[in-house]
Amino acid sequence: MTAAVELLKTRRLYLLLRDRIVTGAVGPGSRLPSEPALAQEHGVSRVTVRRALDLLAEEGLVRRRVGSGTFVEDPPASRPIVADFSNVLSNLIEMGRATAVKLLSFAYVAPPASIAEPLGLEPGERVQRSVRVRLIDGQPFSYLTTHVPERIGLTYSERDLATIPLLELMERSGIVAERATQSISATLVGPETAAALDLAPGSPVISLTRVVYEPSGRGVEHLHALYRPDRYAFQMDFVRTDVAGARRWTPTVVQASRTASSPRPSRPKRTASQKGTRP
Amino acid sequence: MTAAVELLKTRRLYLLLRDRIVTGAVGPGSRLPSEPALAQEHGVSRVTVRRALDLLAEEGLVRRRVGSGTFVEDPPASRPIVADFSNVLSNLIEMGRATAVKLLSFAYVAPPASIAEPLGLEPGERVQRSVRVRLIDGQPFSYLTTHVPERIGLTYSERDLATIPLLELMERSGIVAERATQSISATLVGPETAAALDLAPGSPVISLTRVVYEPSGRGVEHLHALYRPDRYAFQMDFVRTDVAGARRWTPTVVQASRTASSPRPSRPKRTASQKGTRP
DNA sequence: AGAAGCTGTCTGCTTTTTGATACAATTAGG
DNA sequence: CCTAATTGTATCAAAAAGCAGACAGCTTCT
Repeated sequence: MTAAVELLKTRRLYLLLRDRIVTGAVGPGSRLPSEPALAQEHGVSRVTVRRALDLLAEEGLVRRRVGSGTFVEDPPASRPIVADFSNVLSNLIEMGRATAVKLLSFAYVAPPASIAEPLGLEPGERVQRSVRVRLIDGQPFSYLTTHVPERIGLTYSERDLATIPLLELMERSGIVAERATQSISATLVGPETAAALDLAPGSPVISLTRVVYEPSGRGVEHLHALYRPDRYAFQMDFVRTDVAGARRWTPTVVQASRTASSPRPSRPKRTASQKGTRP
Repeated sequence: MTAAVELLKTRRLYLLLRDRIVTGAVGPGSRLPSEPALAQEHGVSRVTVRRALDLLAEEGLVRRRVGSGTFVEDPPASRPIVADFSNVLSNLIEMGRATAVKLLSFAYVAPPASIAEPLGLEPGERVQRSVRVRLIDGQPFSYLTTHVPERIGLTYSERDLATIPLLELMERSGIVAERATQSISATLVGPETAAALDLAPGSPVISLTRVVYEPSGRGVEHLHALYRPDRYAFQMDFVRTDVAGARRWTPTVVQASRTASSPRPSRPKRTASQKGTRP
């Protein structure tokens, strides 16, 4: 009755090996078992093993040497963009990198309850729904779906949205963003979103949901964002302090750094002159 | 040369529909196109469409009514556990929920460079590598791989690790955790990790990497954690304040709450009758 | 009541993926 | 130098996934 959709064996083995590599179970430089050995060990044919290894090699996780074996590569040290906890992209600006926004969709619609409820909307109140993709150095890294109450959305134009950060638009219109709550999770991209992010469908992405409130307690923005994990990561630093007699972690402002995999202790920063851009 | 591993059509369609549902493109209560319509629209057979819808129905995202159609369900309101930005589980404890830990692996090994470097280890220095799964109410939600310098790991026993939080163990031994840096991302689980988390291989998970330092600047813990997104989420609250003349977001301590998407006091769940303290 | 449209189920066929096997080219070690 | 082990490549067979079509039962609307 239930289909269950077994995962392709190639993909399955790929994920398994990839897992062992990224978690450090097999260290860089070490040799993987031979293809026939892997085939027997996992009950698949050598052809399938090869396909899985092909994928790993494409990603630069392993290197194959004819006659010798397949070896784990040193981490390619790809450096995702790092955002601090407040998700401010001022880091990027400081680094002088070019960000651009592409507006994919813009309309006023009746919101589903899952949007209307956290925004505290009256029944029947409409929202502005917009979908944007943000690029850095010409490459997409985030897919943003925002819902804004109609009364607020009307204070700026579609053209504004394609060029100016949403929160900045709202603050220009006199709307005061006072409080926000956000949660970070993970999900898979569908084919449409994948295409917009230049990803393969089914790739994992970071998922962020944020609601911004004005002082009255009413919601002014509902954001659902997806981030490419290879180009973006959330980084946060903490210090252990005594608060009311108890040891607690308190967050500190993270410094801009090009590396995420091996985050180094902070460095003296250059002063920010430009205003921050938000997703 | 490139295998590329095309995604199964069923899975592809499943992801696409799921995407439209969770992003609110199609609201709860609305009817999806009929199976023949979906089949034609996406160039697949009706059998494939059915399989994709089966998956959605299993997840509770849609409800199928014979003779009528397939309808988007109201959000299943699965409420993941919420951790505040500092990733402290005190929330859970306060909520009186039973957490347990299963120790899967424990050994002293030579660390790969990706671990040794952020920890600031001398060449040749060994580390204690442990793999644990954390359960809540008997169900696994996190998979933790920790690397600790040998000199620190020796201050507690394998048995200790299976029962007491690592940071607490270290502080008991006089090690001072002063600073930490962590980054959050997303990835896919391999078959082994998937089994430990009771997930299907290839499912998306939240990935967290954290390094904790002592006052001397040396690293005392390297943590690589994977979280089930349906049972765990990172939530953080912010307030907009004036700092040095500029408006900035500053984090506040998140309140313990059972809801992630919509902050609303939820009904009490079942009482924690069985508590599984494991060795 | 009747018609139209929908989901549920089954069957045979086609396409894609995986498997088994053989062999060539390269490397490392005795 | 020779041997054993490794990856690279090709071919054909087997298994799995997908497809097209038909039909039954239920729901909704005319």
